[in-house]
Amino acid sequence: MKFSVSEENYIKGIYHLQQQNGSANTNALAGHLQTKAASVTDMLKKLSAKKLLHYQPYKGFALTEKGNKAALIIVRRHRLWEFFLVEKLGFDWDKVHAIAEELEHVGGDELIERLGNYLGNPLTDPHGDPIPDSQGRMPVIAQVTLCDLPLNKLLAVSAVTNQSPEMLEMLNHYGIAIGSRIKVKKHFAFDGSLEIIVNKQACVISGQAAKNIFVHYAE
Amino acid sequence: MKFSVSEENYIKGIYHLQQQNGSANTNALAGHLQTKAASVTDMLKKLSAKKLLHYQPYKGFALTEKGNKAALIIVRRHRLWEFFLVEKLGFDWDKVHAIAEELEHVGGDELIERLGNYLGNPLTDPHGDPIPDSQGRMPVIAQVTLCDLPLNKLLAVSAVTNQSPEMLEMLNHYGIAIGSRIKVKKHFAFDGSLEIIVNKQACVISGQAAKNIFVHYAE
DNA sequence: AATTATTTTTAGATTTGTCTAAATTTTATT
DNA sequence: AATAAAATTTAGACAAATCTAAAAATAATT
Repeated sequence: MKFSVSEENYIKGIYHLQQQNGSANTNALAGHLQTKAASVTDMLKKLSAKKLLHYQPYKGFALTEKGNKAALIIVRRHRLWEFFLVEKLGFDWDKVHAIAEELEHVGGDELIERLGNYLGNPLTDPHGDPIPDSQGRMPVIAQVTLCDLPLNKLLAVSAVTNQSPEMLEMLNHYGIAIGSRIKVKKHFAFDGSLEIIVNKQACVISGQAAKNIFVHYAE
Repeated sequence: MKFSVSEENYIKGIYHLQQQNGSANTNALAGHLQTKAASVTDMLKKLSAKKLLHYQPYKGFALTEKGNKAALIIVRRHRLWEFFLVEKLGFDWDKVHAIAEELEHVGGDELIERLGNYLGNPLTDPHGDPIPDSQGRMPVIAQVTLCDLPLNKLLAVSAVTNQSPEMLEMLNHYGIAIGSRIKVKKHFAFDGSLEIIVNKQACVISGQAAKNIFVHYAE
């Protein structure tokens, strides 16, 4: 089934809110999509009529099986294009979101299948987020945060969940990106902050920041 | 200046009609864009207000300098994406038009500059059509048709101007594509038809078809 | 439990791009 | 030159997606 650009944006927005908070609501979705609550309600009715949403006025809504599948396909398109923009065109990984947001609505299945093959069907995008396969299945990737791991082992950053401008600015300042090599030198039990080594430089990051930095063993 | 998808399609449509026939008119443009004459008139007013068109009601219209520049930038985006789809994703050259039609409206200048560099800033697209540079300048490519060249020289197809489904079907049947090697064996003065060798097979094509097949010396 | 505050939905207007049908202008033909 | 034909434009309607302002339902507070 083929959806409008607007419908796809709502489907994806609902999906992300459900992932983040367990559920979505009208106001949060309006905030996420930079639109107004009334517009959201209109679209909820449309998506509900297309069986993409379970929706009961005033009570709430959630993606149906069909809606979830549709969302995963859109997420796949978005992340493959992000991969392309970074790996092939050389964009910085923190500047590709807006462009991928447009590219994700273009063309049909054949384009995305060919793009996936061309890129080697990567499992994660440049932010470290997993890329669903053509059936909408998410690859299972062990996600462990910096906090959870033993000291002095060589780790590589695989994902950053909080992608607020503030967070990205901080990461940029310390030179932390996907693939960066990190060693945890010390763990302060008092506030959860960590002393780490990145790019051969020692620095301290808060427990709050560390919770959003996912890593895997490197080398 | 940033234009809507619809505006860009009209600008490009006018450009192509002007190239093909020397000028464009309301009905022809409606046909070209698969829309109605009334819709065309509406858009002409909008483009005229944006100084992209010289437009006098009932008398006619033509792109301004500014409109022409805008058209060439859109043509550049279209043809670079076509090149990408064929060279990198392995699409057949006669199947990429519709997808490029969507991709050409995505993103801003940086995306296209990076795409161009990534592709090696090619001078022609997979149909052999020239690709304007980032300033909208068309590369000058010697365009000679099959009819104009001496017998028994090895030629390579560089472009096909008539891209109707019928023409493409015929080319496909004979196995003629951009880059195909051709030798002209005989030129019948009576009706302009040509006996040629393609893919080691002799065949005869009409003078009408030959006029739309551009070639350059090969090897 | 009653009242206030928040969230969500409805009703009606707006914008962009499109359409049909009728009116107007230009072009062609007798 | 008058009339018919073709091309173009206007007027008004429509669909998708949005908005504001007001109404309705739910949740929170006293």
